[in-house]
Amino acid sequence: MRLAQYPLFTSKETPADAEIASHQLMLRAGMIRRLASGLYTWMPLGLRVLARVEAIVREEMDRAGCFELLMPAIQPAELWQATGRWEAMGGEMLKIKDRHERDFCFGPTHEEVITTLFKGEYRSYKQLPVTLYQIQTKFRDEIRPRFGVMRAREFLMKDAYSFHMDQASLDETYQRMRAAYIRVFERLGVEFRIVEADSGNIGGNRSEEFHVLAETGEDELMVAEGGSYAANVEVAGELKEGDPSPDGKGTIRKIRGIEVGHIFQLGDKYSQSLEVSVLDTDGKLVVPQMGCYGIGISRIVGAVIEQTHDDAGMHWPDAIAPFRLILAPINYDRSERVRETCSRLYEELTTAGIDVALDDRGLRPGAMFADADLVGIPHRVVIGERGLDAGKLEYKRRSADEASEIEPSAAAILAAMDDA
RNA sequence: CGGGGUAUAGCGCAGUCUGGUAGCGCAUCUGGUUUGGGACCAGAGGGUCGGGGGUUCGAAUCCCUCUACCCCGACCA
Repeated sequence: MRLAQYPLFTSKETPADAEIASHQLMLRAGMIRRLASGLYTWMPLGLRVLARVEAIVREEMDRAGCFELLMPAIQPAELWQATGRWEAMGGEMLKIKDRHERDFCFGPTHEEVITTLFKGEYRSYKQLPVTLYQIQTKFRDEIRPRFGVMRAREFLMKDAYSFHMDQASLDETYQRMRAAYIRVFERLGVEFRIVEADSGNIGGNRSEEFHVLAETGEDELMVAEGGSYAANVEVAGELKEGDPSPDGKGTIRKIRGIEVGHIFQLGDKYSQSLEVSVLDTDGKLVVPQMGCYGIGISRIVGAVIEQTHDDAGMHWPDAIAPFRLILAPINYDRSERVRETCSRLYEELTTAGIDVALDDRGLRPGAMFADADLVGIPHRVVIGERGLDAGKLEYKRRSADEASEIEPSAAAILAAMDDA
């Protein structure tokens, strides 16, 4: 991408209404813009990151054998009344009426819809188990939206639902989804932790949360140092820091995290209340067991920033960076040699499949570098007369203190990026 | 919803106490000088001072009211 006409709206000033680093940086870098409390526009730069996170999640869901569909965001009240959640969800649910005064809600989650869909299409044990998922905008009328996209009212979520003939099948899928989640977070390149959790008003039995670790996280986690025990504070109950782990292995330490994923075993709460059944091998009707698996895609973007930023700005892992590499020319407007070198490298690197940004805005070096650091592009190559005279380019990782000199070729840049 | 706060140019703020018709920095535009870590000089554009009502000769400023946003608490991916 050439940046001259790219809708990049960076700012030196820290916005007054943002409290935490990720929110401030997303605003300063022009990744998001607020429309109303808890409602954000994803600007082109932010959307690039969001789309990369989404793509990783989608790939891993598909790899785990799930099938993607897309359900309506708007849902009729009757469904929710059938499961008793029309009232139970309380004010969190955005309720609306159509022109016939019929009640609907903007879906905060989709257990009712998917279960109804399943009921209409699935008849036999031969069709199970099955896991269906969607990536969709959800709406929850949070009591207090805050921290930008971390607790927005409208947000992008991946929600998956599985259906099973028995508990053993549910266990198996649950473990496969758990493994898929681990791959997602490993690919994202962030530090995370899985903890035992309470299943809240979604209902069901077993449940675990995935947290991106960050000092500023809203959730407290009790984890065993030198052991495997890990639980959120609701589950950990009376446990205090310094206590021995309940399983006898290690000592409890308190850390903070941002919940970005949650997997549940639902049992038959929804299949029962919505009267779903399928035939088993003996021709008997069985109420299927269900599992549900959520990932907060838009929240991940904020959480990663929270974990990885520094004083200069964001610092994206390669996997989800809006651009992997930026070409930063010195005196772009005045040096034809610099311009030509940039054009050549830009074409070659793009052809090589690198998502490269060419900063052809003609800014002074300081302003250009500051923007590159703020936006958090992981790799940077500086092209200037000084270097070209010596037959060199300057390569620097976002995290490195010092730059290194490399040959002025796309191959040398690719090699330097690989070493990083 | 309870408690606290804010609202003045695109952004960050001063001016409000003590009423006299709006200012600073950044950003933007023009010209010039500059050019390896957010340049400098000169000039310019940009505001129904959140909305409505009131007091007053006169309101950003005083009074009433509404709204939006932020922070602290319960909720969540």
